[in-house]
Amino acid sequence: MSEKPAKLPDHQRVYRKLREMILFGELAPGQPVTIQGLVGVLDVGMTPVREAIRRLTSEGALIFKGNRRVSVPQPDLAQWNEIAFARLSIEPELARLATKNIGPSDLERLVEYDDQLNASIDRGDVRGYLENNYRFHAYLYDLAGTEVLSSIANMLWLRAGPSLRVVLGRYGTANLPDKHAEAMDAMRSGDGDRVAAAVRGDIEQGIAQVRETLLVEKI
Amino acid sequence: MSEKPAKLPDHQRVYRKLREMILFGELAPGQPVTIQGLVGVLDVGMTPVREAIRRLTSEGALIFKGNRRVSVPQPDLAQWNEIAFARLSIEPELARLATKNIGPSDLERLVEYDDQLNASIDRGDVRGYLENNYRFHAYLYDLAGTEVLSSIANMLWLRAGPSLRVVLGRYGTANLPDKHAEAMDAMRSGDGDRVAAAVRGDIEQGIAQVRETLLVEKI
DNA sequence: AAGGTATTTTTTTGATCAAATGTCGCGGAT
DNA sequence: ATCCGCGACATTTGATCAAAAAAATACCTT
Repeated sequence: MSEKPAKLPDHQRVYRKLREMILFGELAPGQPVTIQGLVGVLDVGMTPVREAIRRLTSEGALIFKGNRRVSVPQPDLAQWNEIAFARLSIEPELARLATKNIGPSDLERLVEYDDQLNASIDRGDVRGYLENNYRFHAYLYDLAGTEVLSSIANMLWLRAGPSLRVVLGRYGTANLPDKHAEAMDAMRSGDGDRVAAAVRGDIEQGIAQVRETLLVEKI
Repeated sequence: MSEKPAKLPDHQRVYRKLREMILFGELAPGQPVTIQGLVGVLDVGMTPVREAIRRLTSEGALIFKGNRRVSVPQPDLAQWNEIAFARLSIEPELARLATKNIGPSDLERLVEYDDQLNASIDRGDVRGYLENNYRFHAYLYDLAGTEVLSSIANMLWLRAGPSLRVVLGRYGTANLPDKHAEAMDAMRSGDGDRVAAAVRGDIEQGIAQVRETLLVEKI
């Protein structure tokens, strides 16, 4: 009880932990999630676990499977298109709004995330790629200072994460044209529209990759 | 214990109950919500109440106030504009998608809701207006068969509900041009674009009403 | 007699509660 | 105005009960 200066309620810790597990593919689509299983793994009572699961469920990161079981959802093509539509409606706008709030230190931070992202790609490290890609976008959207839109975007990332993980894990992180560089270039000139466009391109790229896979098989 | 054929877990019952209370203005913006208070009112243990509150919180229908207290949020103008942007991005599209799935019995149902809505207006019954307006939209969006987009729309309604309630409660339900009639007319001819446009107009109307109030004062 | 199906038993998991614990805020005393 | 203690409330746990899945057993059909 000495290495944790931050005192956070258990249910929040569990929520964040689970959230990351989903976001970065530690839980595969279709995989069942049980309360008592997590109680064993995370070493907390069941109430905090219950709450975390409930919360994730209401965010669409988990779904009720049949009669009281929850699992990581497995979007089909139609659902993936919904996610795509929503993301493309919200995220470029977030990027545009964020642009005017980007300070030098923020840009530095974004560059750092992007560097780590590229390092992950070179290493073929899918988890690292997903993590840094998420950080990049999350940090940017956060700068928009828009609570409502950001929470929607976060929800959508939770839904998109597992599928992305599967596809990238299979086909590797290579051949991903780097739209982040373009976005950051536009940030430097404060051109919100261009930032939005770059982000849109970035998103479309990931979406297309999953979509092509879904056209052929269930993942 | 015989008049309840449906056996629903407590936490879901509580969730729905609370949800309705927020959606239809039984809880005013800014009003604090305590676990133990609800335990007394709803006659259940605190675990189900906790979960319901947690769920609503993650949907933005409630917010953490200060240090561990939750209350009904009170959007300022900036947040209201976010809600507006998101709703206008999502809901017309939902309406468009729904159009091709509307059968005769569905249309009948929508007409019924709209009739009750108009009756509520004539009666000056704000709660009834909100309830039937919600039913109308929810039923329509449900026909789109799009789980992801519908859940976002629901989230947004939860955020918009309390503010709408305040404004309508103050200025009455009069002078609301009926965009529903136009929407239903378009449905009959199967014109998705026109349905979408009508719904957009309907939403814009409600949004504007709140926005004008927020320009002047905090509600 | 073998295979598969129905039935029961066992085990796993979820739902709820009541009590123990800790924390924060408020109000009175200095 | 500041400090301290009281009370209200949130948080967490562990126990208990209920429900469902999984496993084991028995039964029937061919």
